[in-house]
Amino acid sequence: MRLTSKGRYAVSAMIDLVKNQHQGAVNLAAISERQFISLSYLEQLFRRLREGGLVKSIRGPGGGYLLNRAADKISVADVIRAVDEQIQATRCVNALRGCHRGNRCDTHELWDSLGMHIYRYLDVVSLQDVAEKNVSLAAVELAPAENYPPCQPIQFDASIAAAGSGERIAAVS
Amino acid sequence: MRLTSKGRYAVSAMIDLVKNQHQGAVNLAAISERQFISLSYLEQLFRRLREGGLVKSIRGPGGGYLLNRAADKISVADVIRAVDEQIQATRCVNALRGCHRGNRCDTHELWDSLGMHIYRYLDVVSLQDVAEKNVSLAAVELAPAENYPPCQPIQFDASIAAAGSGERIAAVS
DNA sequence: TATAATCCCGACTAATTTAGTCAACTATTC
DNA sequence: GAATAGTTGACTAAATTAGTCGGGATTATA
Repeated sequence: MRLTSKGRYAVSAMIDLVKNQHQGAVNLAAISERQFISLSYLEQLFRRLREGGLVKSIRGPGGGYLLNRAADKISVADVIRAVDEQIQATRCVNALRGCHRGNRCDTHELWDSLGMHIYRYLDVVSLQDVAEKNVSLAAVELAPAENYPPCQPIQFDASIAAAGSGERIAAVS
Repeated sequence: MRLTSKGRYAVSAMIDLVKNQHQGAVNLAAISERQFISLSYLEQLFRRLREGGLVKSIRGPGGGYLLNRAADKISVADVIRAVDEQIQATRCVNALRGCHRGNRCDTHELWDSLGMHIYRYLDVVSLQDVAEKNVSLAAVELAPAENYPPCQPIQFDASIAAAGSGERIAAVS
């Protein structure tokens, strides 16, 4: 998962959907107008959202998109993961591979931990929360710290050359 | 603050400094070798670190860099802020400015909150922690949630066009 | 069955950013 | 004064992101 403006566009669009789908399928032209996102770009985003199973489409006149699950069952992380395709990190993935010539780099744990930290936040906040402006740190702090499910990959930016020899490092666990 | 590989390089270099400065100033050539970061690039990074008051330099033979404060008094956030210069976010900064034509966008709080979340993490972890691999989620969760100091700007990536009309939005508070 | 609305898809381009290099200069030690 | 090491600004290359364009497929409705 990466945090880019593409992800933000997608979240905005999905929130628009949450707020407008009660009257049936919402077409992209409408979202485009309300959210000031170009239609072509929305098409690109919704292709991914559909492939990711987050929305379903209805074609033809009167068609559009609907959420595929309830708004409180879709997390912000889900949306971002759907649109920002996962570039498989090539190194530094399994503890001892990559980093500095076979040695786990000193900062590996830091980025790992940060990634998990961000993930835990975005995975807890649902579209419903955002739509209701029910987003606060408190919500996250209440989430159980232990027995938290498998740490998911987070990638902060696109070009993540390791601090070393052009190899790739990412905050990926 | 932005999360890019430049910041990661800087953190790696600083950790190298933490581990090697006990014998006096550490020169960039040495860091370059150990961390596999090009000398020229290190020069660029350390200029900023020096300007940010995180390191001090000693010129001439035997010279190099030293931390300007104790390792447990420098946070990872300090380092990242020093090297990734702040691009002043033009809109969406003061609650009601920017976003969608004067209206605070629906996702504004989300990014605000996420930014603060990340900041709180990176601000708590010191270079000492990282050097000692003393980095865990627990460490953060122990930090006091309330009365936490002013929320600092976080910017996730470089090109953050708002989901709207090319205006700029950032997770900036 | 024609038409229009709407999603679907691939290829392409433009803009921005990041990463990194180069060359020359200044200060300090021996 | 020669070598070491930091200082600085300008420049380049690569990668990524954001966004466009043109055409195609599907379906409702008249």
